[in-house]
Amino acid sequence: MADESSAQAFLPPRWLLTDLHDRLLDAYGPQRWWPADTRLEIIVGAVLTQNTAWGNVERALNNIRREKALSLSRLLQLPHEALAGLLRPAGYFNVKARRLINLLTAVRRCGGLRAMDAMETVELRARLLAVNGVGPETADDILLYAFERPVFVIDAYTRRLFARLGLASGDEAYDELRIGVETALPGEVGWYQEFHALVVAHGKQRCRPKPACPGCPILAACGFQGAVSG
DNA sequence: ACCCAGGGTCATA
DNA sequence: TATGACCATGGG
Repeated sequence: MADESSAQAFLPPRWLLTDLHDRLLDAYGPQRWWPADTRLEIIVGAVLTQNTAWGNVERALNNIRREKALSLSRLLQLPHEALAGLLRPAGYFNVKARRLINLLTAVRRCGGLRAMDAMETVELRARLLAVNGVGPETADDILLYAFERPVFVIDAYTRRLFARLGLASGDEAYDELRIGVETALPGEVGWYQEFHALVVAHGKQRCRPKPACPGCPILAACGFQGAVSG
């Protein structure tokens, strides 16, 4: 391989991932993500949940609904101060107001959600990533759940779980982890959706940074006893 | 009084 | 390329 930086070292075996998925499903039950009624709500929620507990995101979403502002045109009409005020409980409200307007402006420039449906996944991903305030996880949440594209989402919980299972070191580049899973199970949109949701359910409940998951049933079921640090 | 949350950008070396 | 600072509310 001529280019060292493009090496794809992370390639987990398919059976290991499906087994992990099934154990999580047994432990937490079906999640049926994304928890939203409309695609726009998914897009808004994806920005608001950046480094933020979901409960706080729901408060902000409720504020928007109360103002009947949960539409592309209404959100884009709001002055910064007004929007930031509605986003307040989600934290980082000034930053998120700006990022949300950036993203929704890009959606409008694309011709709306219907027009974006017709775009190739690679192109759509590039358009999302080009928005200031939309990083890989936010883009992939939107791609997987709003546009139902076969893109696997990597978040802090996924990274942590993979590391504790010994599948990864934890410091891999985002795309290395994403592509590794996508290569092991190509095109499994529904499976990606459920697996990511299950990983988050597990993470919220017990896959915290400290302590390193002592007695975790998922780790134990996979042959680990919680002795893995990280 | 801590630590943490379904990240991302920017300045600096 | 790789750190560190910054953004901010709310729950455990």
